[in-house]
Amino acid sequence: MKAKKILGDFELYVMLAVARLGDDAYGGALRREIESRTERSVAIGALYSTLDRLGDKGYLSFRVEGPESGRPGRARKYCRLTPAGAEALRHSSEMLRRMMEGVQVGGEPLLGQANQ
Amino acid sequence: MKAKKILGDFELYVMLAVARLGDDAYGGALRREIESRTERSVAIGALYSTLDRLGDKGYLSFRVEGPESGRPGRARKYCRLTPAGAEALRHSSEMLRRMMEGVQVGGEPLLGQANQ
DNA sequence: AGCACAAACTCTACATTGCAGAGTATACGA
DNA sequence: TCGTATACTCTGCAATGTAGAGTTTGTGCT
Repeated sequence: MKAKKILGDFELYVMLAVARLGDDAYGGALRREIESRTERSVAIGALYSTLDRLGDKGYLSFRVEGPESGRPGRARKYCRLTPAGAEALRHSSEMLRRMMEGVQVGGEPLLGQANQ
Repeated sequence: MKAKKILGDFELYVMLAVARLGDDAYGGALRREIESRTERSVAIGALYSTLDRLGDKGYLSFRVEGPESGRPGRARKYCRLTPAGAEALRHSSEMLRRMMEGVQVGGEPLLGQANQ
């Protein structure tokens, strides 16, 4: 069994948020994105240490950009998916889709009828 | 932010496999199910310690059933979702669906066109 | 009965990932 | 220059995931 590494649950959330936000993906925005879409609270430390780890794995790259407009505060560290990151994200999502596909819980399909 | 706890990645895989296998969900079958659907190898210890932890959280219940047919070996420990487990599974899946919905990676939608 | 074999679970140790919050840096505006 | 807002860093610890050797228990053969 070959066993490509699979993203942890929070790592996956972060990668998805980065993919969705595109050029606006930096700490605070990622946090708000995850908190608003899910009912999950995002600890500040969890977020940044996960970003670092994803960077170490080569899944994310960063560019630091000083306060552009009249915004207060220090520079933002924007991030984006690397090709390896995009691949890892696709792979994790696909494995998950395969596992969820057709599963029923208490007679109800787990995913909406549109999904498989 | 309320923050219901979310299942870890491997926990989610196990719960999904239990839901799918229904009355045939025991260690070996779960392992084969996960390994065959994904390309992820499942360590024996990972599986059983995860099952235990899910039991501790009240998400799974167990029944031990001695070798029924002419099968060799010791008794199997079958497991099934409790109501709390079913709820946790639905919740984790739904949060994931919300995060994945509409996300594009490299111009391609992450999920097939049928999905959202 | 005694033994090899197979299936299945248990146990222990450790690695990775996630959580929490205090701390530091930097910029704006009064 | 001081208070406030934004944003990232750091450190310690908790939870989850990995790995594989070990034990239990039944079958079937001799």
